[in-house]
Amino acid sequence: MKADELASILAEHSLFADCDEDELADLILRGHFMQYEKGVELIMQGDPGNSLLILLSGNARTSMIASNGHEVVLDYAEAGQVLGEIALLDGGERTASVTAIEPTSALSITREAFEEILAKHKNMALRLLKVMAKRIRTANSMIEGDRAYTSGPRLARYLLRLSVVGAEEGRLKLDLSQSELGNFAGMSREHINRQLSAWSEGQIVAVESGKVRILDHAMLSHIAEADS
Amino acid sequence: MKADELASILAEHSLFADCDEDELADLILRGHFMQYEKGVELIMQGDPGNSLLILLSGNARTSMIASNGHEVVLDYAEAGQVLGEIALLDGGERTASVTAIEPTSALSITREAFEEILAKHKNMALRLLKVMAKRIRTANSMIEGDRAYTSGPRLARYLLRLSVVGAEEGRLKLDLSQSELGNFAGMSREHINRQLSAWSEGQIVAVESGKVRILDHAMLSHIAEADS
DNA sequence: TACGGGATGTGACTAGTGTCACAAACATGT
DNA sequence: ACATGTTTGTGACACTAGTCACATCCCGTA
Repeated sequence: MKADELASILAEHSLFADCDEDELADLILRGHFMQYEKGVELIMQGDPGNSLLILLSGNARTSMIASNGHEVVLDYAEAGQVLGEIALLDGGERTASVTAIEPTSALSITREAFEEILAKHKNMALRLLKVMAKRIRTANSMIEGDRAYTSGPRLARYLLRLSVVGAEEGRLKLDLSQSELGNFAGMSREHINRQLSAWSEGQIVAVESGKVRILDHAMLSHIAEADS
Repeated sequence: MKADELASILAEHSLFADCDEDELADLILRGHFMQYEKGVELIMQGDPGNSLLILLSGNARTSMIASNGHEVVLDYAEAGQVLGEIALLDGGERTASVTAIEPTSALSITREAFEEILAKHKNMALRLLKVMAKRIRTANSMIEGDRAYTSGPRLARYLLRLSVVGAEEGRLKLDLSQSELGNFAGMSREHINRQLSAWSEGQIVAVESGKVRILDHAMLSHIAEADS
């Protein structure tokens, strides 16, 4: 892929939107272009973390497998997102895996390149700080939600998180199977199914050929804040 | 308090251990020294976040109140920790409160001072990035633990998190009441009590005059990884 | 030393969710 | 179109942990 194509893809996304050309050029020059098929792991839990990825296209799932085998999905990443910075920064192991859920491409940046870029472009660090701040916010709100609410409000929150803001017809960003939704929202597949059926009755969501669509966004937001 | 006293307190703690004198001096010069009594909020959920705190002495609890009133304790902070960076960085509201659980002092840094310091000392940003990386790691492991494990292993994890590494006699960093432990580990006071009693039987922990002591660190670690 | 408020211990009951088991629907490739 | 695997729908049941209700205990203070 050509450098200027890469540059324009990067520039479309939040983190890099206000990069100057120099910064983009440096990222692209030093990065490796990677392609992954659906189902392949871009990052493997347990590996040493010596590089960082910037998603260029496709979608990926970040998940951890606990020691008892339980899978916990932490997030879904789309193009423009940075992945794997944590292990790179603190030198520890990768604590989560990232798996492509469709054909995906990314720019891979080694630790050396990353450090050089950080040193050279001082705005880069500030941008990364902001990204990480947002990430901590999301994580905290997951903890809060998991702890404070029962399954209904919780599922509502996760559906809202998957919903596109100006969505035509309330379609979700990703078409997850009910088991995948379960791993994301932290509830069993069966329970997801029952909850979705109930909401479907009440015209809050529609479930058509496996795909969830939000009909009543306001109601769902209300449920997400509910007392129980 | 004198500047050099402050400097030596800061230098004792991880984040600032490898700061050069210039950086420390700048922090102290631009920071405001604050003191709080036990029970006072250093940071209030919902406020705009226009400053950051560096804990100098004492201990504080970071917690959120969900919209249904449920309190979730995210962490306990000790001297040397940075608090409130998230809202400062992303410009959003404070999503959690920080409350002194004993007489506490801190250095308060405004957004302007913070930005100047970041711009002037480029190592500062990298240090902060590392701190935040660690924070995301902790948050993710909380999510994993809350989701994947039942109450037993979960309490074990939180006790281990409160345990001092080279602890004499397995004493915890903080002497939390059972209700506070409950809010931290995400379980009811009564359930904490029962679990602690059971472990006390099995010589895994000792509960003496309200204070928990870890007797069998290895066993507790084992429980923390248990299948259920 | 008596009092009062908070922290702890414990039983009985209940609610919310997971698990298991299976049937039906759908998708995919040959 | 058929066969096979995956996803979805649903009932019955088990179990974890929360709630409620008290009895105790501990500790600082009047």
